[in-house]
Amino acid sequence: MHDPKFVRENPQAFDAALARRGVGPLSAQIIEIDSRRRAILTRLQAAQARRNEAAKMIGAAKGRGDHAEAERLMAEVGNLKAEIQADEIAERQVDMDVEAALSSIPNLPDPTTPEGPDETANVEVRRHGIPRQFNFEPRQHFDLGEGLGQMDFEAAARISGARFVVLKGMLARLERALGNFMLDLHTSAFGYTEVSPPTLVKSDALFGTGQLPKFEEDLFQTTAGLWLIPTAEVSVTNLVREQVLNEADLPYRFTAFTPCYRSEAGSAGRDTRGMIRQHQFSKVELVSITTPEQSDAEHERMVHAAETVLQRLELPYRVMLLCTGDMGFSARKTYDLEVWLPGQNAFREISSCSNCGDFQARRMMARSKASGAKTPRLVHTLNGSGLAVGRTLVAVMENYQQADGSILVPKVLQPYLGGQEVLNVQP
RNA sequence: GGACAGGUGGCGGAGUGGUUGAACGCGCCGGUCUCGAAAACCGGAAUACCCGCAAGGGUAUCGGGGGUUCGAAUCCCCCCCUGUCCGCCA
Repeated sequence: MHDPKFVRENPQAFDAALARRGVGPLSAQIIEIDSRRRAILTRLQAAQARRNEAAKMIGAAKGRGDHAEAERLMAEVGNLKAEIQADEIAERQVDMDVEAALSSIPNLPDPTTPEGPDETANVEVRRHGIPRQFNFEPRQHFDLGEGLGQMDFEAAARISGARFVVLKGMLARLERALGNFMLDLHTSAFGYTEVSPPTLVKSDALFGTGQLPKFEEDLFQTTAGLWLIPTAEVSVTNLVREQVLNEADLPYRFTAFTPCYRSEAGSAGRDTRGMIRQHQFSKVELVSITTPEQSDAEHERMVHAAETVLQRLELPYRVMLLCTGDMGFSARKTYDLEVWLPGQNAFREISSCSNCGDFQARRMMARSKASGAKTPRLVHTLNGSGLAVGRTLVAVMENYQQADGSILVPKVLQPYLGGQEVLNVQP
């Protein structure tokens, strides 16, 4: 969400930044609605001031027993009532107009975010690890998983339909191991606090992080009106909504291992086989709450934390700086981590780390206050996957596969799998 | 789900129609004292928005939303949440 005052004072900068995202100029329209709102508000408040003054005089008159004067004033101020009520209605309407105009505009890109129309304009920042050479044709994860008898898409389809999977045996345990490994790493090496948040949330929470009102079609909503989270970013970032935090306590760093639910409404036909794109997947999320001064450094730190997961798993990856056209709604700067998948012979997104600046904070009313400061200010929020567990499982399987279809267990995961070094066909 | 009881400032807690934006206590900030600190004492301090170059002025906010009234933290209606008991239940 944008600050109407900022738009009013920097219309050309605002439109120029939007243009970098391929959005046409909107400042004139916003300023028009905002000035209409302020005009109504000024008029309403003047009427309320007159009414309050008269009401006080009535009280004083009654207090000294001057009923004639009280009657006279009451008749006089009675006329203000209709005027005030009409302006109150007008004000409510124009407030909604302002919110409608502002709530669907994406965040302004950071100056360091490259400009471009789509993912082809993303910039590769660095690579890590060398893809392994296979002396056989590497298979995709779903072939491997079905071959192991531990990945069942047909059973999932009978239960839940397309885009679900049932993991069994050691693959189910591997998913749990990955989640535990990531949580352990982030909490012990990077100072994140583990949280176990609700995965059903109110509309307000989704508005706060920017999924609503614009992206309703990507979400599952329950008949009770609650929504399934598409990412733990929603629950965890909203931990600080409507709070004034002590600035000395920042940054807050949270990590959570949760299921995520996405309708994948716009992706029919894409990644239809396998676990890459599911309605439900698990993910370890990283969320940081910082001061404006800290957020850029915290962003780099978060990417490093996510990269460390891949490094410890010894999976090759590259870091991409997303361009304006490929970046999410709430982000002003985003790094994606793309892991190498030998079965697909391609890099695939496995993490996305975004600095949202004060964009989400304004929607959530999340603020902080320094000990000497007079007024609170908006915090900065950052979120990143650390990592998408389902896709990490895919990456481990494809990168660690052997010619006979078995999977070697990465060293760091072996303690989580009872010391087991290989995943074989299970009876 | 049922029955009660509640939701007031950072926290605790007064306040049932007219200078109550809100007593009092704690906490917080500044100062005095001190070598320094503690204690004590003095003083300060809500948030958002609007008007204004500014000084300053104004409006709203006592869970949320409506309503009654010249005037609502106080009265009425709806909703949400919390606590206790009962029922149910992982």
